[in-house]
Amino acid sequence: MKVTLDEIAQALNVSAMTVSRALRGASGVSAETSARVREYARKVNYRPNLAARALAAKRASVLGAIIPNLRHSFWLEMVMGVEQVAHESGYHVFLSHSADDPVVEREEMWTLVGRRVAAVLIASCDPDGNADTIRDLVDEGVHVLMFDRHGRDPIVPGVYADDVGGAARATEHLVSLGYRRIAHLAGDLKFSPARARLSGYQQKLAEYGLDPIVQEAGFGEENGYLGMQALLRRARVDAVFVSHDPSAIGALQAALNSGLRVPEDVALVGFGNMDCAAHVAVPLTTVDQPRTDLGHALARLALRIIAGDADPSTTVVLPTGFVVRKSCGAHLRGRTP
Amino acid sequence: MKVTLDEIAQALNVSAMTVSRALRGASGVSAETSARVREYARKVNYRPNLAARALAAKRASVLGAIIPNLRHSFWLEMVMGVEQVAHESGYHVFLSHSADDPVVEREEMWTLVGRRVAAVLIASCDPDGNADTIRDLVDEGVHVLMFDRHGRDPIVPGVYADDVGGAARATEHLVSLGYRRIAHLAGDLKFSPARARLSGYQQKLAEYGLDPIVQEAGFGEENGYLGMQALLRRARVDAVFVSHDPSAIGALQAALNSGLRVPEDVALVGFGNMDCAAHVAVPLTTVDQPRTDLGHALARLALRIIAGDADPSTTVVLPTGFVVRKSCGAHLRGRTP
DNA sequence: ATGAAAGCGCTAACAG
DNA sequence: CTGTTAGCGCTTTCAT
Repeated sequence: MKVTLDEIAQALNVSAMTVSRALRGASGVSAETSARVREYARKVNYRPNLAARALAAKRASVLGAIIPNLRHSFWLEMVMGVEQVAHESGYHVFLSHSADDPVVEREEMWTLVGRRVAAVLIASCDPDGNADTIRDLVDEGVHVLMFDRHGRDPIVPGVYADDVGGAARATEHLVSLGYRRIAHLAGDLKFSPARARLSGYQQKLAEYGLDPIVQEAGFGEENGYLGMQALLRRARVDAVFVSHDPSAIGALQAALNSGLRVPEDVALVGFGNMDCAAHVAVPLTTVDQPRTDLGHALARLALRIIAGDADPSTTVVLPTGFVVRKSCGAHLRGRTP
Repeated sequence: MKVTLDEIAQALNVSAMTVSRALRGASGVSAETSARVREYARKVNYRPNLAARALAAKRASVLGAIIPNLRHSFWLEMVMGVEQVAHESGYHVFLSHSADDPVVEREEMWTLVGRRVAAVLIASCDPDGNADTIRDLVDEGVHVLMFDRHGRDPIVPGVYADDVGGAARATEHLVSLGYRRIAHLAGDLKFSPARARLSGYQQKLAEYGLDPIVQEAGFGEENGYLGMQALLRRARVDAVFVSHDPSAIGALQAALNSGLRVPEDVALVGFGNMDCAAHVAVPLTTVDQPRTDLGHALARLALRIIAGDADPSTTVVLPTGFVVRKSCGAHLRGRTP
């Protein structure tokens, strides 16, 4: 809280500049001086004032990340991936979230600008509604990257999972197990991943000449529960591909509560491979998103963009995995594609 | 990224000071001038440089929070509680975590000091091992508060859940359902909550003249699974009170895998009420921690300490709740205390 | 109610 | 290799 560069400089009879250089590991200091400085600094518990440093250097070695909420471990695992790569390059990560509120999100974006972060990484809770703000940031010269979800047209570089491919894979799996009345509980279609997953499902059904049965359900357990109820009321189905694991868990609950057996009466496949997917009443077969890898890729892309050696329209798409558990009935139907 | 106080001042023919005051809502500006300034600032998308502000003001309106990891929604819900109260007072929250590494944790503490945060809130991954560092911070004049867990002797103010009471309540519940061979799967006893829960369990058993059966298991599913296996191997038990929900889920799995029915053959009660406790194979009866309230209390205490009007040895303990589901067998034994 | 001066602690850009 | 000179953009203090 106290000791400054100047104090160290005086104590050691060198200039503040020398101390600064030594402590940052910059070149232009003799090994001996550097060692003396570092030792003394450690001894007196010196901590650079990061505010002063950011001000003088006109930039902070910081990546600002904005996620929609703190409720979903998916976001946090991505952030951990970002941190790993960031730290290797001497960057810190400021984590903000909007509590799913577009207004808060805008505020957080500007706050990060106020902190002069090197780049803003955002998974927006309203990709289209806040597109203008993102454009404003870009106009101010801020590096912005999106992840997981994007607006109708991509205005900044980004990193995403292969939602179409993952959905196609899940659907294919169900088809290959012999199911024919395969429905889809779609997520909120205002988000690109929900649209992409719907699309992957549709493509695959079309490929096999099967009829799509789509029920829009939105996000979360509650909506999954309600959506599944609605679906069961209006259609007879063999199997359901659910757009997100939390909804899938709600859907599972709804099926069981209606006296249906899972997977015997209705099979279920989710998307996301969230933590408790393996532990729910009927362990969930699901598409696995490479969370940590997505974070790595995002940080790497951000760093390259900051350094100016990446095309500012780069989009990275990472392939998904697939985890077969009980809810799809593969263990009963003896096929694991 | 560009416009500064001075530019606004020039454009409006006032001094930078006036602009500063107007924008911060400080006194000493006529309502009219203030309005003009604010409008213009909004028009040009002015964002104060927070680094400059922190430097000049010698302090940032920021609370630094350090949690052990990003894997447990418990921490994040607490942080959300902290944020709510902090925002009301114009404070931001910097969130850091140590990935359960004491060395990283020390580093993060000093980094927060370097950012001149108004206070450091920490749930340490090594409360005793890092006690010296915490003491160093205090010596440097930094306000430090602990939460959830503390070292052997409390050196700073803190906010905790009533672990003893919660454990006693859980144990009492099992006793009242008629179980007599009640075991405890303890957590890592290097953490105060694990010690407190063990103690609550022991007290309650003693009260009823029952013999304690304690198995140390540590944290996490894997350890819960292993611990339960070990316990089942060495003792015949009616019921098990598990120190943490994740371990309880592992324990549940272990019991089911050994062919035991839950709760018919062995009842289970957890601690924490984590998100998926309601959705696991056998919905988990568990002690509920008031996560958000803990966060609120923590932020409020921090703010009072910063303002200098709280005894720096204050400890806040919040009562826990209790959620009865299937794993305890209350629905079979027809008693809900 | 407003402004001028001074400096927060650090680093960039030049000197030497 | 080392030091000097200027600020970075804001707030504090003290005038007016």
